[in-house]
Amino acid sequence: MAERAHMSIGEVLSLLQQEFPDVTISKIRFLESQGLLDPERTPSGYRKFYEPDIERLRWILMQQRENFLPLRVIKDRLEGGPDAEPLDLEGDPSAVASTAPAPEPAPEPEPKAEARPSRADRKSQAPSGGGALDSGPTAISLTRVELAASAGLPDKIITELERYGLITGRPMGRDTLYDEDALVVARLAAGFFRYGVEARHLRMYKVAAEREASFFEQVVLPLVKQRNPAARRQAVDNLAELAALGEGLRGAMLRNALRSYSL
Amino acid sequence: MAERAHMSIGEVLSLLQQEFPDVTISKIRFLESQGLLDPERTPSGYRKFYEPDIERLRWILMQQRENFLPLRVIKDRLEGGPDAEPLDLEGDPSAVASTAPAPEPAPEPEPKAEARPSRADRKSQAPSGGGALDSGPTAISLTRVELAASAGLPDKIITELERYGLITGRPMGRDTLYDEDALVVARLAAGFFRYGVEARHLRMYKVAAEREASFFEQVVLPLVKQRNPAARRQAVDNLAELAALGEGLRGAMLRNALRSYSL
DNA sequence: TCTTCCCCTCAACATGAGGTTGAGGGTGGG
DNA sequence: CCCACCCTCAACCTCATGTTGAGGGGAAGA
Repeated sequence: MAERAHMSIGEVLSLLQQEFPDVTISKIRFLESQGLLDPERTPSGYRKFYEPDIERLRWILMQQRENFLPLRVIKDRLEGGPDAEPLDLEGDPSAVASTAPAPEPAPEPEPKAEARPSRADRKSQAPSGGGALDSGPTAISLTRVELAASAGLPDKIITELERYGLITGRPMGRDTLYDEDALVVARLAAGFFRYGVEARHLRMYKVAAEREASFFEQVVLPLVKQRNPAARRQAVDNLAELAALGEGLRGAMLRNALRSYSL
Repeated sequence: MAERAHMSIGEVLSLLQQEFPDVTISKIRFLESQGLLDPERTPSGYRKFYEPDIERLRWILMQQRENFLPLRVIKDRLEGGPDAEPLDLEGDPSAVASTAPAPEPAPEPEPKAEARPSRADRKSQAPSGGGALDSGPTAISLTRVELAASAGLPDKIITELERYGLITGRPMGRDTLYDEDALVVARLAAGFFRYGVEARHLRMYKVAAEREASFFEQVVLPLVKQRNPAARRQAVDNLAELAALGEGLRGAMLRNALRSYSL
């Protein structure tokens, strides 16, 4: 008895239904009618799906779900391989003045304010180690004015950043002190500002980080629950690794997403 | 008459019509009705479009034309949408990921004001897949089985990852081929799995990256608009820098968020 | 002012993508 | 030979994405 290597449409359905809950028989047939599939047939007309057909179907469903591609486009991509860029012949006669700054490799913002406590020599560049999680929170502390100066940003902007919760100072005595991370954030923000980005746009990073952090926390929760110090150290280590993994994943996903924007 | 900085809907129309021949007044109004735009109004109710509104509109039209995104999705990406996905015990997905080497963090104690490094030259070394946005069409391609083997994961898991859109292959001939990023992602995912994380939990990275990418794309849009190659290269460079800044910011925010979990 | 565009809203209509449903009828294995 | 499964085909449905038109107000030059 020859291993029947193909499946009926109903079998395909139940195979894929977990992965794609909204697939139906009629949808599969519809996809064929649109030329996206072309399964063999038995003499009596039943569709025979082999592995490649199933892969193809899976891919189609995925493009629909993940990339929202219209069937027409999916079909083109299945046939014509990589995109055949449709050329557009258009002039661009009007050089529109854009507000966006088109930043050059801008010169580093000059560090005004010499009067800065340059204590705290640092090193913290654990490459993809994900930034020392365990380093004391306050290797350095700066007043608001010092922070502004070190970041090369006007005081007002610092206030903005604080308003959106991107940096947080601790009130100490009569002024507020900021730690190293605040400085890091301020400088990074300065980088963004050169592109015309505003503080409020950066809030997404905070929200995202909070979610990511609480996700990580769930993961290491079992360790944290044991109160013993070894487990605790282990938890910190794990968090560092998770952070690094997350960094890598974010990078890969970001590259992928940017690539699809036809650059 | 004080330099009117805004345009009427009709002026916007004629501005964009070359670039997007099928834009119409009613379409613009429709986009507003769907919440994708929200121009100011004059006291008498006329819409006032400023430069950012126009950029936003342009971006929307581009996403429609180039990436076929539904308006709902465009809207979500513009504003950090509700990417639902009920969680069972994990934090709700949607985080931007990346712990960063914090580019240039140090409060440099010296006077050497030099141009900043602009972009790290990391090659993809470990699973921590670093940067190259402009690296050509992926140098490697693996079959599904090879991918599984290289990542040290069962084939089934690859399917899972694919199911959540974390990796994507292209069907070629009888099997599907995967690029280098797929391998990177698979390895990183393997790292997560060791902590008991499941594929579906990683979806948040994808969603977040898409949002971040579309944010970056808007920032760089003025450059992309000019069709000339120098501007294009500049755009790619800028994207790389933005990605690096984002990485740093994600790292800083993540550290901060984790610290608050009293570790 | 008057005239002529341009703009506003709101509701009804249009169109196409992406399927679904049902009638009517074969297929096949227990 | 029965019942679950499969087939086709046409009609129908829903949703996204706009379009059109009626009815009416604002802006600006002659």
